[in-house]
Amino acid sequence: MAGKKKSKKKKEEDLKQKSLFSYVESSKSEKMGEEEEERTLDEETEELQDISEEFEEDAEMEVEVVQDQIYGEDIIKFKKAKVKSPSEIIPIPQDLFFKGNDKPFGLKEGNIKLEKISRESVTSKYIRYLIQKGEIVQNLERGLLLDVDYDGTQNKAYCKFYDLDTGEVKIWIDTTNHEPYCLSKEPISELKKNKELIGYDGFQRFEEIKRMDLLSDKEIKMTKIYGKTPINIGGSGTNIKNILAGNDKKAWEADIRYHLNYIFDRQLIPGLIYSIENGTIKKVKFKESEDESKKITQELHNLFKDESIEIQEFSEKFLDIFLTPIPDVKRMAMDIEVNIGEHDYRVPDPRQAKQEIISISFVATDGLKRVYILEREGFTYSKPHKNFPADAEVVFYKSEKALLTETFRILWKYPIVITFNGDNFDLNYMFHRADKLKISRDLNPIHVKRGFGILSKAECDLRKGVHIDLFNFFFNRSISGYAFGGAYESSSLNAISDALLGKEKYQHEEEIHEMEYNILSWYNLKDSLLTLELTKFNSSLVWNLIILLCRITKMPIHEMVRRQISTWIQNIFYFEHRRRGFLIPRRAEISELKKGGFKKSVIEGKGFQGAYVISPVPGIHYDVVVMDFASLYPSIIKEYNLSYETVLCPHEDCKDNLLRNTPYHTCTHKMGIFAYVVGFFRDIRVKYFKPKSSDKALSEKQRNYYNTIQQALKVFINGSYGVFGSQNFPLFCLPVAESTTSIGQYSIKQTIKKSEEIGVKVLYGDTDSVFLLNPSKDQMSKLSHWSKQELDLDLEEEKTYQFLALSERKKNYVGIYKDSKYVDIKGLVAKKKNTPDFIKKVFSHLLEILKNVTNNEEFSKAKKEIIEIVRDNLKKIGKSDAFSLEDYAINIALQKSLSGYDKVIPQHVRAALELKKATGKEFQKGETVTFIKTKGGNGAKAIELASLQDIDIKKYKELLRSALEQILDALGISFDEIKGIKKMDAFF
DNA sequence: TTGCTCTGCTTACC
DNA sequence: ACTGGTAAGCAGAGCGC
Repeated sequence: MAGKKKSKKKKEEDLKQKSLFSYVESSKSEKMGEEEEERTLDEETEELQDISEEFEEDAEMEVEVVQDQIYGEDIIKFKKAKVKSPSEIIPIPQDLFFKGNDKPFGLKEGNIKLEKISRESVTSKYIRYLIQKGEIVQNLERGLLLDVDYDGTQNKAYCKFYDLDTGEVKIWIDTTNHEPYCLSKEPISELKKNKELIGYDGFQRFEEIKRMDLLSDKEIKMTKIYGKTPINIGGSGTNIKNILAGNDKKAWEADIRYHLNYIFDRQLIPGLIYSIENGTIKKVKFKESEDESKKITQELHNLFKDESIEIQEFSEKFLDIFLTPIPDVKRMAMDIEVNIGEHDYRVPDPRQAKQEIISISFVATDGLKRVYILEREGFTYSKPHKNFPADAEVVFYKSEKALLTETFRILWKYPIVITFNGDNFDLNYMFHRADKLKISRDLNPIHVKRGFGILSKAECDLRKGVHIDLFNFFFNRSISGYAFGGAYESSSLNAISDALLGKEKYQHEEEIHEMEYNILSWYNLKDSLLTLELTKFNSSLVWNLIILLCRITKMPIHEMVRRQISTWIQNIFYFEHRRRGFLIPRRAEISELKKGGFKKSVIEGKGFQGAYVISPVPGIHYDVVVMDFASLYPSIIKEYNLSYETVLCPHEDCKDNLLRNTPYHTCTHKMGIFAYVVGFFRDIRVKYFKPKSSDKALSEKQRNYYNTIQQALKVFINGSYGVFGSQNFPLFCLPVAESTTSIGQYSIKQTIKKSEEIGVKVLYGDTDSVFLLNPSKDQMSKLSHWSKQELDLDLEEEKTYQFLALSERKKNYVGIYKDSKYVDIKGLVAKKKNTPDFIKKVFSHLLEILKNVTNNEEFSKAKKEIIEIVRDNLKKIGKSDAFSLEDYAINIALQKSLSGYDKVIPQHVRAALELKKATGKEFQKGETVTFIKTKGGNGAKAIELASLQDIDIKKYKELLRSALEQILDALGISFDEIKGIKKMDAFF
C-alpha cells in the first residue's frame, strides 16, 4: 500500500497548478458531505474497494489470495464460478420480468404518415416527421445551442437546442434563407462567360461583394457564387469549385463544410443561450444587471484598456462566452454488454453485430439507475450483488428484441446521452443489432454516420438528442495533455475514472459471458455510473469544459468532441475572418507568398528549426533556481506580432522592422489575427482567470469554475504554436513558425549572456527555462526586469531545487524541491513507462536516500548506502524469490497497426504476433504490449505466455545497469566501482 | 561470430 | 483528419572483417 500511495503523491506534485486534476484532488475531501449525490457515490466506492470482504459471502466463488509483488498488497483473484448442476438453477422471479409496453414512441408516435424518400438519412426523416407533426420549434425562451448541422432533405441548416425550461431537445430549422456559396476573384461579367458554370445544374446566381484580403492588405471586390446545395459547391464530382478549377480559375472558401459556414455567417456560438421568437433566433445576453457580472465586466474592461485596439475589440465581443453561466443539463449514461464467445478475444464488430446483447445499463442525472438483462439458459438468479445500489432496478427480458426496443424508448427520452466509446461500439452495435432483430427503423433513435478520413471511424449521433462519446473527448491529446495534465495514462474508462474520480471499474476475473445475473448487472451498471460521474464530478467540471470549448471553438458539440486541436483552432480563425469580413486565404496563396526555410531543423526531416537546449553542467548542485518565460511561444506570437499576414507583410515601410534572429520582417500597421487572438487568450488567462482560480476570497464553486475556464484557455494557448507550425493547418505559414522558435532561441541565449554578465552561473536550460546556480533575489529581479525591457517577455521564478544532479545528458536530471522535498525526475529511463517495475523500485529506493541530502557531507553518506543497494539488487535478478514475472514486464505501445511494421520488427511486435497466434488476441494501434525479455527464441514473449524461467538474466542486469548509470553518473559513482569490492574500498 | 554504424522505433522534455 | 521540434536509448539490420 505504501508504494502505491507514494506514486499517487508524486503525481499530485507533478500536476500542481498545471491541471484540473490537481484541483480535483485537493478539493475532493473538503467537498464531501456537501453534496448529497456525491456522498452516496463515494460510499459505494468505499465499499467497493474492499473486494475481499465483498466476496467472502459469495459461496460460488473460489477466492485465491496472492501477494502482489509491486505494492505488497493482498490482491484477490477470482477463479471461474463452479459449474452448477441443473438442480441448482433458480428461476428468475416472475415479477422481475418486463411486462410489455404498447405505447408508441419514436416516429411511430402520433400516427404520422411519411412518404418514402430514397437515400434519405434517418435524421432527415425524423425532421420531416417533426415538420409534419408541427414540432419544429418556433418559440423558445431559453435554449442552449448544442448542435448545428445540415439536413439534406430540407436543404437547410438546423440547430438542436436544449430547452432550459423543459429539459428537452428542440429542433429549429434555418429561417434566414442562408444559401451555400463560394467566392471568386473574377468579376461577374467574366464569370458569366463561363458556359460550363452558367449551365451547371447546381449553379444558382452571382452576387458582388467586398472582402478584406489580408495578404495584400487591400479591400477587394469578389463574386459570391451561390449553389443550390452544399454538394454543388465543393463536394465530390462535378461542382462549382471543380468547374472553376477546370477553367484555371480558383474558388475561395469552397472547402468549408456547409454547417460551419452557416455558423460563421450567422455568427452563432454553440454553447451559448438563445431565444426563438416566431422562428427567429436571438442570442440571450447574460444578465449584466447583476452586481457580480457587472463587477467582472468592469474588471475585464480595465484589464485590456492598455492593449491594442484589436485585442480590445475582440475582448468586447467575446467576454460573454466566459461570463455566461453554464447550465447543468439532464443527461443519461449508458453501456451495453454483448455475449462474446468463449476464448474469443476479438472485440465484436459493431457493423456485423453478430452476438446478442445480454445487458444494458442506464444511469441519469434525474436519478434513473436501471439495468436490462436478457434471460439466458443455464444462469442462476440470486439476489442483487452486495454493492448494487438499493435505488437501482433490474428488469429481465425474455427476448433480446424487447430488451433493445425498450432501450430505444429510453434513448428517445433523454436529451443528452453519454457513452464511453459509443461511437465505435455501443451505439453503433445497437443500431445494427436492431436491424438484425428487425426492429423498425422508426423506433431506432440512432444515426450512424461514416466518419471522414481514411480511418473512417464511425460517428454515432442521435436523431433527436445529443450523443457525447467521452472516450473521444478524453482521448483528445490536448484534453489529456493540457486540461488533465496527463493524469491518466491510457484512455480507458478504468484508467480515466481511476485518475479523475479515484474509482475503478468492477474488477472481474470471469468472462462477461459467464457472469451470473447479479455480477453482470452490477458490472454493467458500474460502467454507466462511472461514465455519468465523469461528467458530474467537481461541479460538472467535464460538462462545463465541453460547453466552454464549444463556445471558444464555435463548433457544434458533436464535432467539437470528435476533432483535435488543429480543427478547433482552424474553426476559431475561420469564424474570426468571417466576423471581420476578411477573406479566408487559400493555403497555396500563403505558401507561395511566404516561402521561408531560412534554417534547417536539427533533426533531419523536420519542417523547421525548433528550440535550443543548453548543455548541462554535470555534477551535484545545491540551491538551483529555475526561471522560465511564461508561455514563451504565445507571448512571442503576441509581442512580436506574428501572423500569416503580418510576417513578410507587403508594406514597404515595414521592411526594416526585422524580427530578431530571422531574415523576416513584420507589420507595423496592424496587429495580426494570430497575434491578437492568441494574445487575448493568453492575457485573459494569465491576468484574470488564473489568479481568480486560486483566489481565496471566492467560493469554492466559483474558483472551480474559473479554474475550468483557465484550463480551457490553456488548451488553446499551448496548442496554438504547434498548430501554426503544422503543414496541414490551412493557415500554415513557415516564416511564422520559424520566427516563433527563432525568437525563442534568441531569448534564451540572450538570457544566458545576461545572467553571466551579472555573475550568475547557468547550469542548464531547455526551450524556455534557465537553471541558475544560487542566484540572489536581487540578481533574479534584475534578470526579470531586463527580460521585460529587452525581450518583451516575462521571465519568472518557477521553482528552487535544494539539490540537483545533472549528467551530461540533456533532458535528464534529478532534483529535489527546496520546500516540499518533492523529488523531480526528468527523462531518466527509470521514469519511462516501458521500464520494468523492478528497476523502478530500485530507483525509487535510491531516491528515498537522496531526499535528505542538502550538502556534500550528507551526500557522501548517501553515496555509500546507494552503492550497497545497487550491488544487492544486481544479485537478486533472476533469483526465484526476488522479483515476480510482472516486475520484469516491459510495456511498449504499438504506434502503428501490427501489419504496419515492414522495415524492422521490434520485440513488442513479435511478442504481440506470437500472442495473436496462440490466443487470437488482436492488438490495435495505440494498444500497449506487455512482454518479457527471454533467452533465445524471439527474444521477447508476451507476459501471458511467459514464466519466470524464461527471463534473460543478462539482459535484465544490463538494463538495470544502464538505467542506474544515468543517476550514478550525476552522483559521480561509476558502475564498475560498484561491482568490484576492491575498488570500492579505494573509493572511500 | 563479433564489432561497428546506421536506422527504426518509442518515449521523454518543453 | 492529422499541433511542433529536440533528445535519449534500445534493438534490428547491414556490412566488412
